Amino acid sequence: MNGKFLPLSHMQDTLGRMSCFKTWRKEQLALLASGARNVVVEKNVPLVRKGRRVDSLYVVLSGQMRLFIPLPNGMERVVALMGAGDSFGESCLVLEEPCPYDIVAGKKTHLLSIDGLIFRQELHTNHAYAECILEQVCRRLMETLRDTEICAQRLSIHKVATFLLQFRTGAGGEGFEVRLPARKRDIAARLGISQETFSRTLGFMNKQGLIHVEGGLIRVRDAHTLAAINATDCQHTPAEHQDVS
Amino acid sequence: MNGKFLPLSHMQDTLGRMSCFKTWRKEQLALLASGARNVVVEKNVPLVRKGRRVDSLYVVLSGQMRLFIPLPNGMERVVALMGAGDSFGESCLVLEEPCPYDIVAGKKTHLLSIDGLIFRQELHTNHAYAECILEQVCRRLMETLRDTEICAQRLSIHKVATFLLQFRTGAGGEGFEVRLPARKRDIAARLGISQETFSRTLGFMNKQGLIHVEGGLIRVRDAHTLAAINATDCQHTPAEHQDVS
DNA sequence: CGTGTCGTTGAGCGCTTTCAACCCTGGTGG
DNA sequence: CCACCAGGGTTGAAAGCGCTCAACGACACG
Repeated sequence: MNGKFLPLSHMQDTLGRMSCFKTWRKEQLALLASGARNVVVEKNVPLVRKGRRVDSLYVVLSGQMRLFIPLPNGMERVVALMGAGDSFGESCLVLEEPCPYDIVAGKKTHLLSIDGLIFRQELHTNHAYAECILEQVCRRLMETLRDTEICAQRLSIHKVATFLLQFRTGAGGEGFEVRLPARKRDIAARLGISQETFSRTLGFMNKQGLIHVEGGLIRVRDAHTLAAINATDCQHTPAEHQDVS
Repeated sequence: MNGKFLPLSHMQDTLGRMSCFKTWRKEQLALLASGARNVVVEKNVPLVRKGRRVDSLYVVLSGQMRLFIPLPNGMERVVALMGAGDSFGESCLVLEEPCPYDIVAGKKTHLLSIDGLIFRQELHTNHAYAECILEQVCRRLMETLRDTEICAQRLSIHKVATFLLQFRTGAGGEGFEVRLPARKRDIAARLGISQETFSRTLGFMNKQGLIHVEGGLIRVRDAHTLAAINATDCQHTPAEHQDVS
């Protein structure tokens, strides 16, 4: 976790491009940037551990951070994957509560670290900023609830189907493409299944003609057919997951 | 869902007692109350269905509302249980997104329904209110993440242990009491297990001397022993759940 | 005393996990 | 140029935990 100071102008540029800071005046950005540090986290290095205090707001410049809950058996339950432009730490700072998950770099990642005191002060002063953060936290809540819905499914097919349907473009039954936003093992951990089961389920759906798997790119043939899977009470022979015809 | 108009003064009193409205001036409360309706929902009657628009903010006066995600097999994944003084609908109104869960009355429930437009307007005008709602949404997010942690556990005994430890008073290893906030089947649905498994797991922990079950009242003997359960890699014989010595 | 709700207990099945080996790709250095 | 290695992903076989369905018991209520 190397702290390095970069030119303020560059930071202001970076921040100015983010939705939450679009409406900010120049002097506000300067104030914010004055409390910001540039942080580099190497792959698999933890930034914050579960239960520890969070002292600042983080913005991802490049790379990917993995937010996950560590499980007793050494596995992880991935809560979120943060890419360039995403920020995290807001809710912990607002409530002054310890971090409910581990935060580790999935690969070498550049972050902007904004001092928590300045964040809270700005929240209290700048109404537009508060509204923006409120929206952001609401979005995080909705995402978490979508994950909850996925993980609540009991069959892995239902989980994967629900997961894929999140990327559906139109409301119709057309096909669409999904590029997995992370390693398959991390996606599996987000769905609450093992990577083996994820691989098997994808293979099964592929064999059934529901989807076409090509590495990290998945083409869904028909959205309706996929949606019908978790609506109906599972007509397919369950054992087919492992059996090879 | 009967709409009935009550005296404004009574509503103002009710609202004034809630934390979010403590700082409000009288005329603000009057404005809010003018857009509020008193709603009664009978037991097992749905208020909002998953995917439908939410048009107002709801405050529970008495009774209990159950927020849950319906599952393919007819089961429910309980997301939250709202009692007197709780409010819900904020995040949907802020984002203008459809409701991500079903909302049904667990028993006959009295609600205050505050018009969504007035809510949003007040949010945009009243900075203190926006801050308060932000805190509330952050708390909801944290609660949801705690539920995520529980449901991520693989073994039911880990789920129940983690659930019970949420009610721990001190950080030490003393015992403490837990009064279940709802029917056992709803608690089970919140933990992501069937009511049968919940019953069996409680019975198992009872027999082991870890806890003492007395209807909806659970006495935890020692917090440390309970915490040690999901830390260690499950030394107890798994079959003991069902076997009776 | 019948009825409905809630909770408990029992037996069997099945999906997922676990552990294992194997394949594939990309990077590296001799 | 090729052998070697590491990381990620796939496939196989066995075992376990929770679900399902069913019956029973406790309790409140009319």
